Amino acid sequence: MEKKIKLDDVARLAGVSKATASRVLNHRGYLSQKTIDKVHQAMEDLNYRPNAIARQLYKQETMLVGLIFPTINNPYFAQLEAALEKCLYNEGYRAVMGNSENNAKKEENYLQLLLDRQLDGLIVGAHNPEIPAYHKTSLPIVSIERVVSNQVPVVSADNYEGGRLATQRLLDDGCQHIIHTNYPGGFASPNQARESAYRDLMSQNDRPAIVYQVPFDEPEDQKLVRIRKIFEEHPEVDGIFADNDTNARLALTAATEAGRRCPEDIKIIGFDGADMTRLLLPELTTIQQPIQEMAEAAVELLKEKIAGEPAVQYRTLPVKLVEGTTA
Amino acid sequence: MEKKIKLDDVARLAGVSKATASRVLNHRGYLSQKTIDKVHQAMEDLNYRPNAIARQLYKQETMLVGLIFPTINNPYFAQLEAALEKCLYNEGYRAVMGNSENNAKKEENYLQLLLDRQLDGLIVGAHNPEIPAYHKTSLPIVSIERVVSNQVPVVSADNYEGGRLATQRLLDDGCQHIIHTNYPGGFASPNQARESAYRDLMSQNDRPAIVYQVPFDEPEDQKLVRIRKIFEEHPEVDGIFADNDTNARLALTAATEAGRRCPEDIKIIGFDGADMTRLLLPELTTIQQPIQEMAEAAVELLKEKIAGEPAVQYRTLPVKLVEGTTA
DNA sequence: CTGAAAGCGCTAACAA
DNA sequence: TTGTTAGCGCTTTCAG
Repeated sequence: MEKKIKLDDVARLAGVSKATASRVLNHRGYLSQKTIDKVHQAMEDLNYRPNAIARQLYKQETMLVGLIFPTINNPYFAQLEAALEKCLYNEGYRAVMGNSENNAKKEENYLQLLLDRQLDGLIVGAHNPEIPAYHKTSLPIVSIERVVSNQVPVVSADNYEGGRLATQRLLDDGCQHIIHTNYPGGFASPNQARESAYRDLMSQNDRPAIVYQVPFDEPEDQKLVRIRKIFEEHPEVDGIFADNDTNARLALTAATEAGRRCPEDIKIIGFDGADMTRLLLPELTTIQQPIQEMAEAAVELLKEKIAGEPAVQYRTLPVKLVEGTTA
Repeated sequence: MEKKIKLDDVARLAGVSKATASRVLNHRGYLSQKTIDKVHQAMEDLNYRPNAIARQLYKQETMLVGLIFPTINNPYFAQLEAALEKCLYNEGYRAVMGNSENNAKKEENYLQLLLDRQLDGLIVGAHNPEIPAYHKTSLPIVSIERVVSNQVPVVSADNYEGGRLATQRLLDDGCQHIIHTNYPGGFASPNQARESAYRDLMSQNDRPAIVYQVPFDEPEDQKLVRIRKIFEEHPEVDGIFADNDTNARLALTAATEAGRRCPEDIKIIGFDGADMTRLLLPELTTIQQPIQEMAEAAVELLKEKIAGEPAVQYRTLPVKLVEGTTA
């Protein structure tokens, strides 16, 4: 930096007091046009830039919101965070990227930033139930798809309906042996509702529910190994409802390897329906989440939280089935 | 918030001065074990959290780095920013997401955050040449794949080599009519080097170079319309070198629509080779960028810049061809 | 080893 | 309409 110019310097050059300079900076209070001009002139001459931190210290706000998600290197989270960033930006907030990588330490560290008042709020889509600080009531936190604590509003897609749509579609397609992939971790993951819908429909149709566990943070080739087993252990399978699109993709690969044609021999439906997936794999039939709407709702709720409004709420948004050729 | 506890409160409860409390907080200076314990005890009792902004005001640093890229909703940028976040995190920095959406206003706004000292540095992968502030020498900025100004170090993949690899491969495959897609904007985009390599090789092999313009920020269906034209206007085409993987994907779609089989009738090579693309579209043969290494290099250079080391440098990292079945 | 005091750069009562 | 003054919460000389 050159020498850093502060408000004092501006004031001195303009021949006014620091307070007056501050007033013209913030368009606040009564000012004569003459001083306004003088001060503006001085600011220009000195190339003055206000120091954001100093202002923040006084205001006790940074206009920064943290985004805690497992990773951004994934079609769903990438689109969701892009939408969140845009909504936040429009409200004057900037987004701090917090990729937790399912690492409790890292997640907690980002939570600290909030506690240390470097962040005005948090939108979380990852959650390690071990972390106690979440339970501190009244912190400005909003969750997406995860129940964090009963103090934290949750914005969520209608996962049950999504599971129902997918399963029903496979049934309507005439599938007799439908298998579901999901990941373990019973507590409060959004996927549980998808699985429940699947189980309910299967049971209503007197068919056995079979669920294969595919942990979220395993490397892709490991997941593929697990999914291949479906075809080894259940050669009769003729329908797969995957808990997300990348697993659906792996199912497609495994099916092809096993000599099945899709959709003739086996039908596959995924979940998420993010832009990138639709672009790269348009043939996949999937349940599409209302990503944009979820982002908007989350930001809206967060604003209320930051404003101190109590509002513990659950917001559930509708999903829809988008047609491909795999089911 | 409950009532906010400050260092004064801690000091009072521990029966020491604010200065001493600050010392134990920062493990600085000589302290007797007894006071250390007392102060720690008081901190625990009061559930003290230091105010990050106050500290920043003194230190004049926020440990925040801005990431300015067109969007994060894209396989390449998502992976790149994920890698950057991780590298920055390991160095103690947090990443502020700045999706410029090719909007000069938004890009400039993020640049302001740097000028206003809310950010310690910037890593930019988007660049609107209109913006003058970049030229202020000595700002801690590093660029990825874009020449911003001669004061800003650039980390880049070996785009020329990538273009060469791709074109050579198509030639080796026996393609007679190879077409390249790229986007307009001659100045300093990384894609220009890819195109140059293509043109050089075509000319060396006495073949005409044909380039179709596909603007970066058009919607995908528009891009598809443009790419379809290739098959209408040049039915003899038997090889396509796309400037990125999503365009390669569109070329694949257009080819199929036109009744071509890939790779029998037409061969296609993309560029980028991001994880997500590899996962969703593994059949695509493409030139893979060293995303991880680029992120590491950028963070390293940025650290030097922030430390005030002059170091105007260009760093070029090797690419490689990854095999799929489309070429 | 510890305390008093100054100051990081800005904002906002309160006077004038 | 403008200036004076007192902080925002923390760190760090400088004395003791």
